[in-house]
Amino acid sequence: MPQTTPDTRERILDTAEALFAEKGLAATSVRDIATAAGLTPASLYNHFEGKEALYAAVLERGIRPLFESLEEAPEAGSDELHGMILRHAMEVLAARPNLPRLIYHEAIGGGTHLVPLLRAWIPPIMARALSNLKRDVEFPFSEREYRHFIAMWAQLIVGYFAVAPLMNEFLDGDALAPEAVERQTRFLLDIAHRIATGEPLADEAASA
Amino acid sequence: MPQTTPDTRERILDTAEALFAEKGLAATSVRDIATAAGLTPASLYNHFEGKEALYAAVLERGIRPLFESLEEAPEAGSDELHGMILRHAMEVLAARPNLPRLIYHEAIGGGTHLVPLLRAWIPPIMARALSNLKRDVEFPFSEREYRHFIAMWAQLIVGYFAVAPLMNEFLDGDALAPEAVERQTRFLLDIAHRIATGEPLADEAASA
Amino acid sequence: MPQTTPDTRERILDTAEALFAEKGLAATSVRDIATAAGLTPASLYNHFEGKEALYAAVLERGIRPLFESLEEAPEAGSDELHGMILRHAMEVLAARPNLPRLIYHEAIGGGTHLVPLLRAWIPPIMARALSNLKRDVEFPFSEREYRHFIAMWAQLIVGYFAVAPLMNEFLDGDALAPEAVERQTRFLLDIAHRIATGEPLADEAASA
Amino acid sequence: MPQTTPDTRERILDTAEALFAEKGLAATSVRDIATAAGLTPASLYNHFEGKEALYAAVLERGIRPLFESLEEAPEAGSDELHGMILRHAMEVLAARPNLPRLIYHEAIGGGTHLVPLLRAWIPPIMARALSNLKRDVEFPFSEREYRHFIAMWAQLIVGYFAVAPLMNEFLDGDALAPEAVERQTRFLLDIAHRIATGEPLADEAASA
DNA sequence: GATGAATGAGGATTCATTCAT
DNA sequence: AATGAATGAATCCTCATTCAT
Repeated sequence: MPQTTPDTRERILDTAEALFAEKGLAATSVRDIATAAGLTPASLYNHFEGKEALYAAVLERGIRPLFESLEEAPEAGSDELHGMILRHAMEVLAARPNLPRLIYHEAIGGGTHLVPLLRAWIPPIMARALSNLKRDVEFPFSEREYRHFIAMWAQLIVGYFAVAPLMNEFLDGDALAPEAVERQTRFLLDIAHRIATGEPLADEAASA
Repeated sequence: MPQTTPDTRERILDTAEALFAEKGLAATSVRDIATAAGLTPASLYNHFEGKEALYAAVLERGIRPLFESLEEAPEAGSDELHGMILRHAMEVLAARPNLPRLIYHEAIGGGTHLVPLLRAWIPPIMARALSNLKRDVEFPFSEREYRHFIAMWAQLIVGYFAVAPLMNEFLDGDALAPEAVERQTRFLLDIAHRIATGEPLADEAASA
Repeated sequence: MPQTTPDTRERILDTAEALFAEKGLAATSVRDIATAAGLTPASLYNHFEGKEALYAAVLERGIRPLFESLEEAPEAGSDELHGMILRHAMEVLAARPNLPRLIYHEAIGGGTHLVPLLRAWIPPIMARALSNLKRDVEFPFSEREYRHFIAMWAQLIVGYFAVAPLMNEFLDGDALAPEAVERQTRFLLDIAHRIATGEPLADEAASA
Repeated sequence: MPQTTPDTRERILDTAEALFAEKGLAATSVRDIATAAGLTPASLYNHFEGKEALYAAVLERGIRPLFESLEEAPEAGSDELHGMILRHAMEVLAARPNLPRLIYHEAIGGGTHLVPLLRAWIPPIMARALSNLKRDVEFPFSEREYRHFIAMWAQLIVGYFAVAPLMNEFLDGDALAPEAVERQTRFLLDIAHRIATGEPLADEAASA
């Protein structure tokens, strides 16, 4: 009777995602989530086994499409294509700004919940990225350095959204505003191009 | 009197810093801290007004010397000097790896406690960095782009330590181990050099 | 329709009897019973009005045939016949070992649910037993002592099954195993005979 | 400030003992205990780690002196002395009528908490009792039968108090009333005497 | 300074039960 | 007859904090 919404489970996941992203697992109470989803705490337990299970489901639901969309990225890799991947990633994350914060909450602690999920996704992506990079990027990186290289991009892309409130202080304005995101995207494309070629990116190339 | 440790207050701050860094404010209980410091929760209240006050003290004690030691970095700025600043920052943070995590915990959640502190420090540092960069870096960045540039370096340096547990998955080894930190330092120096000059860094330049 | 089992109601009663006997009313949840019976808690309410009603039904269903089968015991009473009654009782209880535990759970707690049921059965049985005993047992017991005498046998017979888990510690083996039950039966027959005659029971008399 | 009573811990144990004895572990709530002891539930946790620990402490505190007082019983064993032990046991239990119920609550379930305690006490007592009996009782019991014999007496003595509400129905009056207890004691002494000698107990032997 | 004991508020979770489907 | 979803009440327990000693 209470809600016309058919899918309560999805509503709970949405609510929980937002709260977990903002405050982390420990600081978010089941009551907060339930209430925000228009439910009694007791009712929430009809949909999830408990707080931890809900958290795991939120993480899983968020991470899977994130990596799936990365997997869909074009196979081969000229400098231009790398740019497309970067832009793609920025767009995906800008559309789901909770994910970076969820990931970073986990990352700072031991990542108990996240690491198992990542273990399934990172190695293949890493492998493909490494093989692409080795083919395309024209400087001699050791295997180890390539790993630092990829980690750097992960940091720059995901981290930008995760620590947006801190970014505000540096950028002097709302880092999540579309213009700021676009500016950051172009900036990163430029940096990538400079690293690869030593030349700044031509203006028209950046505006995809 | 029971403890040989000279200053109980300092011991509490140390303990709290480690726990807050690992688990965040909400997930760390006063009892956890007190017990780990060899005290009763009640005793802790002889030294701090409460949990929030303790947290604020931890932040203050950590952030102030962090920025002070960053200020000590050499003033002027050839490319070489920028390298020295970067290396200096890496060393300072490697010595106090809790701070990046504290900062990032705050940053993700909105930074209620942190931002006021940072507001005092970031602008002057930003100003100096901007003036240095504008003088030295030989590509035409707008003011805004310079800000993104500095934010990028803050992210790469602070973020590396903050998300070290997740870095492990990418780097395949302990990201906080001295060799890994040194590798990351050299890697960043190389990247900085490539961005500035388009050329990789000569090997001898990277070593300490 | 989904189950081959003919009567769901009966299945619930069986399950509930076992669980109530093991853990008592309070410690047994409706969910436990329903799940163990292959149902949803909600479904259980199609068969019983609630937990208390189910408990009452279990008690009623267990107690009635118990006393009925005790009533079937031979009427008259030489010493031999008393032995037959005792053996009969042991066999009846060994076949439904949940009942003694149900009864004792109730008995310890005050017997709110049980006593009303017993009030209907005990007095007539008591009366018959008293009249039999007075006729047969050859020592002068007062009415009151006869009552203690009967209570003693009730205790020894019903109690043996009720506290079987503890009996294990005394008897050094599974008190509910058929051999142990048979041993206890013979032991009680011997005791009864000794009390009545002062002589041990001849061996052949004890065997079935 | 709230209570002048110095020993809150003891007060909690008393309260808990009464409630656990009446309703069992599951049916007794921490709130019930705390409130009845004049405390907040939270305060109770300053004295006991949790409900289970409190329960264990109640059991331990109750069982230990029970067995200790049994151990103090006179060593040697004429028929008269057995009677003294029996009378002693009845007096001890009549004075602490919660213990039998606690024990039986445990006994009916698996005795998870009780059995470990009993394992430490029963074997030596059993050994001593066996050696006494073998010396004194003049009928040939096998080791196994002796065990049944001892278990029988444990049942008759402890069980009488444990299932007192049920006894009421048989004895037609309050089974815990001093006169009823005294009557049961004499009755058991008589039974013991009859089993051992074939003769009823002389009246004066039963008193005192 | 340190602590044992007390507590109100709130934490997650379970419970028996209801009701629309 | 069966069930998924909802819920108020109660479960055990933890939390930050206070205060007399």
